[in-house]
This record gives sequence, C-alpha cells and structure tokens, in this order.
Amino acid sequence: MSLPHVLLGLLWSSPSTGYDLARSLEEDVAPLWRAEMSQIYPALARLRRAGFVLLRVLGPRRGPRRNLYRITATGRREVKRWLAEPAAPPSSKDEGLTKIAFLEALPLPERRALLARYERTIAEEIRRLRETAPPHGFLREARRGAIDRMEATRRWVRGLAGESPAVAAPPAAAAPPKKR
Amino acid sequence: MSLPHVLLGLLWSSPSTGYDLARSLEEDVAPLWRAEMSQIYPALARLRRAGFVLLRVLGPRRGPRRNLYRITATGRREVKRWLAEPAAPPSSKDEGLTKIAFLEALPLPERRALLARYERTIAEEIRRLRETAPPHGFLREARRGAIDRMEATRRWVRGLAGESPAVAAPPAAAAPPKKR
DNA sequence: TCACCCTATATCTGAATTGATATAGTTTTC
DNA sequence: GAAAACTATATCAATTCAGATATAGGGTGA
Repeated sequence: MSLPHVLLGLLWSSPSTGYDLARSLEEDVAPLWRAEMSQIYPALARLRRAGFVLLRVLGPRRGPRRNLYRITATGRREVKRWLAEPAAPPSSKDEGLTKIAFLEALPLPERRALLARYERTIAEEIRRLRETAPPHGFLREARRGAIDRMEATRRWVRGLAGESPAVAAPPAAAAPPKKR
Repeated sequence: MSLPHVLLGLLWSSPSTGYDLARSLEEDVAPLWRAEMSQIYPALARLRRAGFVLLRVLGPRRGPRRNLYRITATGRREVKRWLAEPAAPPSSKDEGLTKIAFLEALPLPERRALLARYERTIAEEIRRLRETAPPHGFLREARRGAIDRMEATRRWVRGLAGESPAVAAPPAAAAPPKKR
C-alpha cells in the first residue's frame, strides 16, 4: 500500500535511479521498510503513470543506460497528503514473539534455548544496524526509533528468560495434556 | 510463511473449527499475527493435505455443519521443528515510523501534529489490547511482550516530539531547502 | 586474459495477504 | 414477526512480496 509513497519520500530531496532507490531503501530506511527490485520497478512505473515522477533516460556511464526518476509537484503534494492521513498502529507481526506464544509445545530446556537464541538474534541485528552508516535527518531519527524498539524487545525477552517460573512452569490453565 | 504453524500452535491444546481459530487468532494472538478467514481455510486445507491435521465433520448444532480440525502426531512434530528453527529478527515494518522518516516533507506545525497523532494512535491500541480478555499461558506472555514494545515506541515518539530542536530544525545535512 | 564482481535494468513465478462477496441456518432484539 | 446479529463455511479478485532468472557492459584481480 505504501511502497510507492516511501519511494516518493526518498525522491523528495534528489532524483535517483531505481537501483539507487533500492540501495537507499536497504541502507537508510533499513528495518522500517524493505522491498526487492521486483517490487520497486513496477512501483516506479505506476508512479510515473500517476504523474508523481518524471523519467529521464541517461546515457550509460558505467554499464547499461540509467533511468533517472524525479519527483513532480504533484508527487510532492501526494507525499504530504500521505503523511497527513493517519497511520495504522504498529502491527508488530513478529515471528520470534509468535514462537514464544507457543512455547508451551517445547520441553523446558528447549524453551530456555529458544529464548536465549532469539535474544542473540535481536542483539546481532541491533549491532548490524549500528555498524552501518547512519542516514541523515529524520531518516536517522526513525532508525533510532526502530533500534530503540528492538532494544525494548530484547530486554523483554531477557526478562522472560530470567523469571524462571514462567519458563519453568507455564500457568496451569494452558498446560498441554502431557501424556504423563 | 508461518500462518500454518500458528494455526497448528493454536490446535496444540485442543481441536477446533476454522471459525474458532479465526476468533482465537484475533483475540489471543492479537497483534502478533493476524489473518483473515480467506487465508485460514486454504491454510487448513494444506495442513490437512500435509497430514498435520485431521478433519472431522460434525452435525450442525447452530447454523451450518462444522469442520473440526485436530492436530496429529506429525503435526506436533512439525510445530516443534518450526519452533526449533531460528526466527528472523523483528523487521518492524511500521507505517508510523516510516512516515516519521520522511517528516522533512512537512512544515513545522504539521510535523508536531503528526507525532502527536501517532502517539495517540499507539496509546489507543495499547488500551484496546489491555481491555480485551487476556489469553492464557505463553500467549499472555507474548501479548505482554507486544504491548511492552508498543509502549517503548510510544515513549520514543513522545521523546522525539519533546526535543523541539529535532522537530523544529532537522540536522542541517538533510534540511529541506526551506524558502526562508 | 579469463573469471568474477558491480552497476543497472527488467521479468516471471508463486506464495502471502487483503477485502469483498455468497450462502445459510440460528439466535437475539425491537 | 421482522430485522439484525451471530455462527460457519467458502470462493474470488487484486495486490503485495519474495526469490529466481535474464541481459549486458564495465572494472578488478589472479
């Protein structure tokens, strides 16, 4: 629904090619929004049909020809309109937390192992994000927000692993009918 | 990729119908994973073909006939296998934070308005989650984790809105060519 | 010089997901 | 007693998304 808007947002300050958009998306917008080339090119085509961007074909400098996209006045209006409409609350679709929700299916030692491993996974992702060159302006702020949120999750996972009772003995109500 | 696994996880402790799974998904797994009926029925069919669940058709008690799904031993093994494989780090695809990343496109007062509104949206979602009956066992824990994360995000948004400089004047590097 | 990597474009498949619609009986409400 | 809401199933179209593949020129290193 809003990949086109993200692309418009990236084009706000300077025109660029689809390839550069893909790189910028992965490096700067990083964990907040991801998309493959196979999504980006069709999205740019649609933006063009909608009149939100203009295409200029450049002679090849290195490799094949380059398609440079530039945001139009209509495109800028569209970005503002998008920003102005209310955002959906974070849905937090999260594989790791979801697995924790079904931890009941595992015996004790594996429960602990899962929590420990997931905490490591998050910690590693945070480190990776910190290592890559931070973007500028609000892009940097937003990335900090994402990292902040991951850190909260990491602390929470660690906390759950620490309260041994919860990991050791889930509340009776949901205990599986373990064949004794 | 893992809706089938979530369904298996819900079937772990007791068999139920597609309808009940949909309700349980929305009420208990709530913000961690969502799915529409139109996803659930095909997923159940695939689980059945894979031998992870068994179907028993019940005579209608209220309304039409009911299809009761029960997890098989193979299904339980599959859940354990799924839980054992490493989970991807939270990608935090988040419309609200993404919009903040492009706040540069808005004039000052609207920036503040956007942040304030997003904070309200999150607060409301948290309240809504707290009001609905909490699930049992690890489902409850996981929900707490999700709420915890939302609260962290809310605090962060509030913090950003509070540091007026950031909202008032983004770092020069990315400052828009404000016609002064 | 040959192989490999990087820039750069683009398409295709298939799965995941959303949203709308259809059907039909039962229970609740006015 | 009619309308509305709930239980329950299911399909369809459209879109999003991920992963693989194709093409092609230029630069880099063994």
